[in-house]
Amino acid sequence: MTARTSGSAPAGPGRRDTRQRRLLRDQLSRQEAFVSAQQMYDDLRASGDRVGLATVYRTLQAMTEAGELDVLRSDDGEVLYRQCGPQHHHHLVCRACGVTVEVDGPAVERWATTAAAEHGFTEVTHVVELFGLCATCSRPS
Amino acid sequence: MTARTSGSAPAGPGRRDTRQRRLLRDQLSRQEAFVSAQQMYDDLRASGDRVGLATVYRTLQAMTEAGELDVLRSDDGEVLYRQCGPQHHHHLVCRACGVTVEVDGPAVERWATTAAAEHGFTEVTHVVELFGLCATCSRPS
DNA sequence: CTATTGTTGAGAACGATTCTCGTTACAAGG
DNA sequence: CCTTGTAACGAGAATCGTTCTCAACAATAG
Ligand SMILES: [Zn+2]
Ligand SMILES: [Zn+2]
Ligand SMILES: [Zn+2]
Ligand SMILES: [Zn+2]
Repeated sequence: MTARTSGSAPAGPGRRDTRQRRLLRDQLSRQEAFVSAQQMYDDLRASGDRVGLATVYRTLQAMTEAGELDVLRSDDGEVLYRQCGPQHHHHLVCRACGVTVEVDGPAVERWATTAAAEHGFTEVTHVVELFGLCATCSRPS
Repeated sequence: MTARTSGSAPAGPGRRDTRQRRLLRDQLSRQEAFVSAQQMYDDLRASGDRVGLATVYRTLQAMTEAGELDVLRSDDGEVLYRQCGPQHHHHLVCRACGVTVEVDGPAVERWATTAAAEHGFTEVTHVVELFGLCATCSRPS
């Protein structure tokens, strides 16, 4: 007999606790900066832990869909991930070191909503990110 | 004799008037929506004009560096181009058909500047785009 | 413990973009 | 016009991030 009989947790995909997922979660919670899948893969492997590249990609995507990670795209097209706070916010990212500050902008939210409405657009989302050099990376050599 | 003798226009790269560039410029000025290099390539070829894919990429990049085009990245990572007005503005883009409205947001500009300054960031740029469904694409079947 | 089935990972496949390099064709000169 | 120097082209190979395939593995419920 295989069928789920009743009342317990819906035993679908994405809920097993594996060594690989633990490693990725841990590394993400230690990360201040936005990082790419490739970077996570290299970092893990550098610290002696073996995790398949495909698994890194899969897990990061899954965590993103589960709302546990924020995503953004670097200038050269790489997808970057970061564990952020739960409330809606935007990012101030250092172009040099990746360090990120979460910022909120009520004014921006309002503007986005009204601007979209004025033009008859529906189901509107917004992408709002700031890029610059953090205080540390701003300093001369 | 080859050398530029004097006072005329600096005859560097990027200034020859070729059939390919005319075609691309024309198509862009007729386009209301953001489009990818691949799309431009397909469209040209569909109307019987032959332009190499590499040329499409090169020309779009060159025009962008020359400030003649705006760029943004679609959700799935493709780079999209559009001929826009010269002043600083942001975009309200239809996810379905690509139709784009240029919008400005003084409030956003101010917010970006102050938020970055508050955290000691320098050389700050911002990415602010709105995505949704335009009035036409919002209508049911 | 055993069966079930979600997970993993090596490597192939993909798709957008970039590079190579021999050929073509602007556009100044003469 | 015709000659030249060289910017621009373009077909195909090469990159590179990401996704797919599928056989081997390992969490878990019973
Ligand atoms: Zn965040
Ligand atoms: Zn920094
Ligand atoms: Zn624009
Ligand atoms: Zn539309």
